[in-house]
Amino acid sequence: MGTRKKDAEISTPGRPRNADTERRIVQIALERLAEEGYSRMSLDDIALRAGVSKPTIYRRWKGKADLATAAIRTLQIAEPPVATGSPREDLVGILRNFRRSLLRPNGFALIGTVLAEEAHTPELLRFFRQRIVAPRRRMLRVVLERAAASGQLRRGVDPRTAAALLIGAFYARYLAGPRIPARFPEDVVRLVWDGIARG
Amino acid sequence: MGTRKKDAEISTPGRPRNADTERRIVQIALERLAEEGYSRMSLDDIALRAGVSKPTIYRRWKGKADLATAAIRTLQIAEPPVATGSPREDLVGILRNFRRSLLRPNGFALIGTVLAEEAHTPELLRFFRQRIVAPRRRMLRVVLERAAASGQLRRGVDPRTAAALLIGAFYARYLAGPRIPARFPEDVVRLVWDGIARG
Amino acid sequence: MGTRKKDAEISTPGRPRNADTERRIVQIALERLAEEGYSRMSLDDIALRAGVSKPTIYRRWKGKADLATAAIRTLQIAEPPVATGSPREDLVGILRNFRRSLLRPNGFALIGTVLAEEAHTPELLRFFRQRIVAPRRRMLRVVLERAAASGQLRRGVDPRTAAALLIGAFYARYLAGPRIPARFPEDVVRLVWDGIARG
Amino acid sequence: MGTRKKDAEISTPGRPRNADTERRIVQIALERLAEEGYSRMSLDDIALRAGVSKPTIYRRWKGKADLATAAIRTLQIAEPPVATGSPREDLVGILRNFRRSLLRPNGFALIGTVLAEEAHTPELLRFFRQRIVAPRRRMLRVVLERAAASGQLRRGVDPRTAAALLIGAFYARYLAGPRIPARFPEDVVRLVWDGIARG
DNA sequence: CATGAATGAGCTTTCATTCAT
DNA sequence: AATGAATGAAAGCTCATTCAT
Repeated sequence: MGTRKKDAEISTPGRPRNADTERRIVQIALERLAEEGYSRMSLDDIALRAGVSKPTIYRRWKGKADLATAAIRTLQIAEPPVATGSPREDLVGILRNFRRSLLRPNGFALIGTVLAEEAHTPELLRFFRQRIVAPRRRMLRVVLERAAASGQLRRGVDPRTAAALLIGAFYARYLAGPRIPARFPEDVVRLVWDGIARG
Repeated sequence: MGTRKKDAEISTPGRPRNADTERRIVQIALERLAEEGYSRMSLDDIALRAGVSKPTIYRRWKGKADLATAAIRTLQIAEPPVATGSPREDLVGILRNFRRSLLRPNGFALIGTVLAEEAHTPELLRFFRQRIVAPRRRMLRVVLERAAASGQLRRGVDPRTAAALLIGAFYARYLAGPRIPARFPEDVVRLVWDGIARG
Repeated sequence: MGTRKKDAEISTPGRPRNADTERRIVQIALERLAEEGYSRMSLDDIALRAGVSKPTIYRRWKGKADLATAAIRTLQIAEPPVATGSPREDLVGILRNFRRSLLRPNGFALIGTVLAEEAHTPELLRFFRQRIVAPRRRMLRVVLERAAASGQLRRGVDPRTAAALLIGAFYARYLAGPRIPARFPEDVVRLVWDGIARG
Repeated sequence: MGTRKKDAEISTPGRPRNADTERRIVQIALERLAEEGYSRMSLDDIALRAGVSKPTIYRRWKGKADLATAAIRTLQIAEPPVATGSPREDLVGILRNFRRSLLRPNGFALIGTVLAEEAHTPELLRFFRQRIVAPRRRMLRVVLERAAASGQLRRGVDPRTAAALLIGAFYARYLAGPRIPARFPEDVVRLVWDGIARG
């Protein structure tokens, strides 16, 4: 137990794969995807940077699109949903994570390329939705539903719309200008929580 | 001026034919940019579709990036801010327009390519912000400030954050899944207006 | 022997499984050679279809050319020379067989690739001549010489030239157009037999 | 008059094409086609040998197949049909020409590649038939029909079958072995003319 | 000023062959 | 003796850009 998982003992026939080649390729692919965008990302370049030949890539993935989606698939929402007891604090915590991940180098460029390629390579957006967007929304929904259950939410609040507000604010903020202030998560949560209308 | 229709054949009679060529090229470029994304957009293709030669393009713009930014620069928020008297209705009106423009074919792809190219062609995002994002935010801010002035808003509400919420919800919705329901503008405004917390 | 069917499962019981593998590879290679031509024929593809790995092929043959020649070497003129008593009938019989074999799928493509590769892979043509062309010519020559011996042939008729006429007509016919009519063998034999000049 | 043909005076717009680039490319393509076969023939190589860049080729032809067929289309049966008065002599003359063209370097390889590619690039065979095979057959047919008209041919002789005999003999001869003797044309004509049967 | 011609660099993909178990 | 992994070299094709009329 521990790091060992499947087929550790039984040696498969044939020359074994260089263990972390796969990881390295995917990681570089993800980096190039974010940095260059899908259509500029080149398998030549990835092979060079990964120190492998191109057929080594083609043995593992069916082509460029397959590698790119594999790269996106590795993206994971690492952090488990926080649970401080206070829904507001929970939401702020999730959004702080979100902000951090967005501000990673080329964080938005990755989202951009996924949207830009929808017509040509729809898998990218599909996997992005599954792996990145959906988990985050799920986390938010859990918090919101818990708040609703404990009577802290107004009746009739749709958790999905609320999640869209909370997350979307960051996209809109970035599209308005490159900075997303550190206090933005709090600001957003406060506004959504309280509403803008004079009580 | 401002609201004038394009292809104004009535105006100055001796108008050199070139102006139209220029407009046609830019329009096709914009279409290709949205449909194919920046790096797939090809000057060969644009020249072919516009019925001109490539040097004709290069005589007017410095290169691909220059043409693309020129194309984005033409994008305009056409509709004037509505003013129904009710801020909520005004917000809903603006967001309905927004939704319509987003759901145009490849509306999101254009946003995507602009983000995806930030590292290589930052002008795209710059002009997109100036021409598309900023005007819409300005419209929202005007409505919100008017509401604040007439005492309908809670104190301390930052109009910029509120605008981010309202607009961002649409991005987040699309990233979660391709549908943006027709009633989404109302839902968003209601939630932002009232907040989610139990009064 | 000679007419024995292939896949003779009855023979030596302890027969190593390898012999069959070998036959399968060669047979698939021949099929691909005829269908794709030599340079398009791919060992990757053959290995895949034969269910073996590429080194398994390289262990048995030195390379692509070697496998291709081995494949051609297996081609055999199966049918024994007919002997109806009438030389004309015998010739027609041989040519009918010939026509049938030519009209097999990709029959001409195989001849073509063998000719096309003469500069790069002369073994192909060499083995083709030995295994395919020569036996057929031998059959014709036997019939012609028997006819000569029984006084049915004009003096001075060179059996080799006559064989070239009989066989070549089919190549020329195909090069002129894809159809080779069923009565072509009779037509050819009649013409060669009688000559074209007014007696 | 003389070398000038069409549009010599009226200058077309744009940079004029380098006059004999086209000829050079086609000629090299034909040479490579015969020497390497279609699938080995490479546009990279042709561009290099012709001293042009690849787009220069692609501007003129749609792709590899298009260039190859263009190359074949340039092949012409140069010599006009001879007319010595004696049909036999005429036939021998045509076949002597034929023999010479076949024995050009890689003459048979070109035929081979055209046959080998039938499944993948049927245009090659189509144009080969039109440009090479058909004209030669036409020449033979003319001679044969003239002979028939002057009563020198047996009744019922099909000129097409006779042409197939005369031409095909050379293919068969080459497939039997690389040499085609200089006197082969005479031998073939004599045999076809007189027939093999004892009068 | 508009054109068609030309270019160098780049792309994704495939192949015959060898390596390391 | 068999496997799957790895490779260097090439192929066909396209692009942004410049040249020469």
